[in-house]
Amino acid sequence: MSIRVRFAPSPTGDLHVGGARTALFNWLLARKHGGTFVLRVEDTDGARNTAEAAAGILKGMRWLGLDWDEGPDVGGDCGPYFQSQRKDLYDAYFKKLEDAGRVYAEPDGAMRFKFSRTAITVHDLVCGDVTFAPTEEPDMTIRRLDGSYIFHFVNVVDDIEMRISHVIRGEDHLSNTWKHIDLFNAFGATAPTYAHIPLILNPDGTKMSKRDEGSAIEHSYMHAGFLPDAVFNYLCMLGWTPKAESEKLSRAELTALFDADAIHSSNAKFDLKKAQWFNAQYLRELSPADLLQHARPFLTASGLQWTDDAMAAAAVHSVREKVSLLTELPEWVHYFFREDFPFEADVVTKLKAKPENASLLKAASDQLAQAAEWTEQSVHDAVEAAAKALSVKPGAMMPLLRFALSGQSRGPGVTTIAHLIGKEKTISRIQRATAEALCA
RNA sequence: GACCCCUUCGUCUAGCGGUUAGGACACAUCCCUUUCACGGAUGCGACACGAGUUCAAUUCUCGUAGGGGUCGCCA
Repeated sequence: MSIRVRFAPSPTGDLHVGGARTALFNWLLARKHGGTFVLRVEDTDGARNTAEAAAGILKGMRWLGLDWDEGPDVGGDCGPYFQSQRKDLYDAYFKKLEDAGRVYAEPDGAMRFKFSRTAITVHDLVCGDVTFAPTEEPDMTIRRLDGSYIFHFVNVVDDIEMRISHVIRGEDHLSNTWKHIDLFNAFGATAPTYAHIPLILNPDGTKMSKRDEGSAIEHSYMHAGFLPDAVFNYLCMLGWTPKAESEKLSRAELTALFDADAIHSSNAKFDLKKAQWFNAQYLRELSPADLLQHARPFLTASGLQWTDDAMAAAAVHSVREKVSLLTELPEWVHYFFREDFPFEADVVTKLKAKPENASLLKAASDQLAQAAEWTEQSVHDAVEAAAKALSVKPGAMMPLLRFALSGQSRGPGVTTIAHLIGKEKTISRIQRATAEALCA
């Protein structure tokens, strides 16, 4: 039997980390076994669903690289993939229940499913066998008076129709799974294999909701400067530990290692710091061109412009080990792109305290101006020569040059900055710094 | 209230009867270093509690406490 899994979000809001990880695990199971990953939009609640939310969820899925084999935009043999377009099918299944005498009407017309009221055991890959005693709950409503159907009903019908073999979903569904099995039984269908995964909690242990930090994929990750691979990797580590030496694993490795049986059964708290650590790891491995590609929207958003991509790529690449999020990049590289960068006040104060700094800078500038070629090595040699002539260490000159060239007291190597901006700008920036910041 | 799931360093976790209880993130210190980082080293730091089973429990069983979830004409 081929493996067919599905991710079935309800478009009531943005893609949430919990949902993203659910989708992720389903995707991993499908990819590992060469199965099919279905995306089904559960939009039966017209009052709460919006087209924007549906589009947002698809966008988030694509960003994370969770491609689906059947679903919106790609189609498939079991469509349509929006529940709002499957009413005829639901009516037909409802008729089956009606013929079997398993439904009855409420006074107002809503329809209820008559529970079997027998003990029902859920065979769960994560939680083991969980048996629910014959229920004393009221029979559940499956069709509203307006004729639309309720989640439990459509969810089961679609899982049957779409031949879903495994259902990996949040543990919040475990308590209702017996109702689904009761429905599968009523239809004479075999229930899929279940795997209820633990929930992702806030750092304080409370349930993570849409408003919480780190909850929305688009807002907290896409726009916050995360790389899809890093988020993908981090989310996997929440509730599952691959049998591997490192926690940093590629999609291919994660796919090969995936084992639904090994998913934990206890909830996990979200840790933004660790997510950022993963991001920093992935950021550093990017080639200059790839890094620039990811950084571009963040750079332009902060007003930086350039015409030379190679130079821009080299600039961001030079600070790749200093940031953990793409959003931090602009403040680290802005001076590569403009001549009117600000001089940080506290650095100015510090450097002004020593009057001799101005002459030191002048000496360095004169020496650099004489450089025949312009490489990191030649810049280094020029600074060293200037320092030697004045009997000071090169280390005394570097902070001054860094300040003159960037307005800051931290950043990539001074020689790297000088080399990248070129000789002309190096000299003019030193003049500007001397005139605007270091003059008495 | 009823039912269900869960419980190892601050966090994510390894462990599947006998371990100096291991790793990662975070934090601290040191080293490296023209800055900031990176990297390296070291340190800090946990088996919720109580019974039982056993020669031996973090590991098995039960109970207690705590956390989470479900009980909708939401999904």
